[in-house]
Amino acid sequence: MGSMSEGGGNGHVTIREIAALAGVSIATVSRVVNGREDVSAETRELVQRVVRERGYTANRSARGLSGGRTGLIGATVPMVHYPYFSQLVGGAAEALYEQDMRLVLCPTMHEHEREVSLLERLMHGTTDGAVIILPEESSDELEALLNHGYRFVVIDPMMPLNERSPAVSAAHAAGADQAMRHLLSIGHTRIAAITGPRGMKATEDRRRGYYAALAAAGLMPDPELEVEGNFEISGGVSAAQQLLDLSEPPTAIFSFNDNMAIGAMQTARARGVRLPEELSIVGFDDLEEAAIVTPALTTIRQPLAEMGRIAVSLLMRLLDNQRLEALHVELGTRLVVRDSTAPPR
Amino acid sequence: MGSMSEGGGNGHVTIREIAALAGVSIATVSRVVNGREDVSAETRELVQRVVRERGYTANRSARGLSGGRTGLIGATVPMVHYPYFSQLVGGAAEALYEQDMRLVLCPTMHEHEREVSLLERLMHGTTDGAVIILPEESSDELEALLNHGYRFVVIDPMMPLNERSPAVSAAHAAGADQAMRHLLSIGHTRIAAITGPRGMKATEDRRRGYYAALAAAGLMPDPELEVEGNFEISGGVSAAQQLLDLSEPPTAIFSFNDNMAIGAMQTARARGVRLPEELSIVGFDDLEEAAIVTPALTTIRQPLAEMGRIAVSLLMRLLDNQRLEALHVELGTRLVVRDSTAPPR
DNA sequence: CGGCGTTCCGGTAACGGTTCCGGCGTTTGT
DNA sequence: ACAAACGCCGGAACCGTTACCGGAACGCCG
Repeated sequence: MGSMSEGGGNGHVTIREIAALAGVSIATVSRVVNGREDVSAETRELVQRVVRERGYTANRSARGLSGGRTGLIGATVPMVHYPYFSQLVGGAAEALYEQDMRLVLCPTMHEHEREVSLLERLMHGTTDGAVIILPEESSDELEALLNHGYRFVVIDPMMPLNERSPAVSAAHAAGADQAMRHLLSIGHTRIAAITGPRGMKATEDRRRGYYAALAAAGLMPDPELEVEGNFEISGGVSAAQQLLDLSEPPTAIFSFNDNMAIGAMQTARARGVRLPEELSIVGFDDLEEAAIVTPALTTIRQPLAEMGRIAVSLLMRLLDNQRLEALHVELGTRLVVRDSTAPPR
Repeated sequence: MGSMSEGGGNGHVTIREIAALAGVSIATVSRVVNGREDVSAETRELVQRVVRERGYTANRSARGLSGGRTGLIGATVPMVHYPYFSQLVGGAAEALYEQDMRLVLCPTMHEHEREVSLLERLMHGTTDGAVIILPEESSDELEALLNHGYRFVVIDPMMPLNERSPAVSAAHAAGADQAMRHLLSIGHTRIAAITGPRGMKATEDRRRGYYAALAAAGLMPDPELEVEGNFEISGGVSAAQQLLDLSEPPTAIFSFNDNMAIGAMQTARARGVRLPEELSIVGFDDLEEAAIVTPALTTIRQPLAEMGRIAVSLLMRLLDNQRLEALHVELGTRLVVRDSTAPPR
């Protein structure tokens, strides 16, 4: 019954066989398969039946060669197995599947060089376009790609991007504001920030939100309450050490991502400071990890899978040569309150 | 300096242009690019220079059409963003990259139907072979693929596989034995098991290890200490509830994966049973999560990325038409002792 | 010196589609 | 009633590569 068990047809079925079987030309079969309109209903019916019977699928290479469309989209990712990235990729792959397209996965290991060469290969007839996640490349390099006529959209640009490159990201500043508002609303006034690396768009935007919320509450930012992290657990533990060593330590920490928040929780626990009674912590991302640590982490949810999906839908429109009304889209975030935050004592 | 900024060549460079520029035939360029031996050193040199200057890369579609090799490998995965799978995929993608091949990602959402149709498309000229992760398909269906001449290797087969299909998995039984030995060695005798779904190879093999270790310690398996889970956190919490409701609850739990172990930890905590003093828990997998929960989870490490790498290296050999000496390879596991296990009181 | 094997390279037929062009036969407009 | 338009379909060029076949140049040996 499985369609793959049918044919004595040795190996693969070609369009020519289908044409012969249906008694039409290959051009007609092609038209039917591609859903063109200029085929009579009965012919269409007939061809479709034969196609189904023999389990015919157009050879993607041939299609790519001829029509210029491969049905493949490249996706460069710094690291596949980081939850943050795999959620993005998952969303993108899923959206692509619905368009009967596939995703070609290209891990860059955070190496700029590798990303460049990968993109160059991708452009060259392998794929129709690409989703570039957290690009290592400069805005100029991206623009060069654009000028070569390659279609792509970047997710979560590391640096501020030129206006012409389509990009999707989370609303960093607004998200940071949500986090701060929560902390402020339950009574904290001495709130530290563990930021990301200086210069990254995500860092700077979230920092902006941090300042804005502080200002709105009539608080002055205190430089010693702001320490730079690396978006990894390790950065969280050392930042928290620094913070807790202060003569007047903060009562709450806003960590710019979940990883560092988890690191901060670890050093707090190691020092015997009780969470959340003595120290509140809020993260950013809402990875699966956030829900399983103790206490469960209050955090700002980024709709990662959704970002992946949106990216491909933008890309699809680009491939259809539609003008995009908005090149840069920012997705809203959501505060998820769990157990790592409480009023200060 | 970047090679992508060179050419006024509008768009893509073809083999014909290179040939013209170098004053040789396209056949020769093809030979050079593919590293064939029958080209004189000077000609090779010349062609390589031109290739480098113009930033030429062979069009993969054309190559696929002509030579039958696309340089693409399909990978079907139940769910991209599960850490377990993304680690496998990451390893595979990385190994593929080193061979200058790429991975085509195909999420199946655990749907059998979808997996079948995906595989069928993949076979049909899109890819040279596939890595099938945790296949939903029966051994017979896989064998049918084999008979169609499609090359693939499966990772972590869900069901016992026919002898002809190459497969890589972890040494489930041995791993379970390691876990049990650890628990036994620190003095536990009443050890429960939270298993996976009945019938799955991973479940049955690990159960075998569980029994074997029990037997080796002169212990009889107690049916009420064995409860079936679903490999998700939810399964862990309900299984643990059942276990802790026993008139004589276990002093230790061996969970057949980390997710369920984490679930079990959650219910233990919810009931106020102290970990690890009153209850020891050991998991299986060693996901990132295992290290960050409280207490940190003692578990059996599966070399997931390595499994992905091994799978592609097997696949490569298959594509080169080499006979494989061993069709089924099992990778060893390792006990990682953390804080969730302690001697019984 | 002729025959033969090597080495190196060019010509060219596939590969399996898509798409343009043109040709029927039938309807529509005037 | 005749031209124009349209619906539907077949023929064939073309996409960029690889692989096969054969030829030229050269060296070696008998």
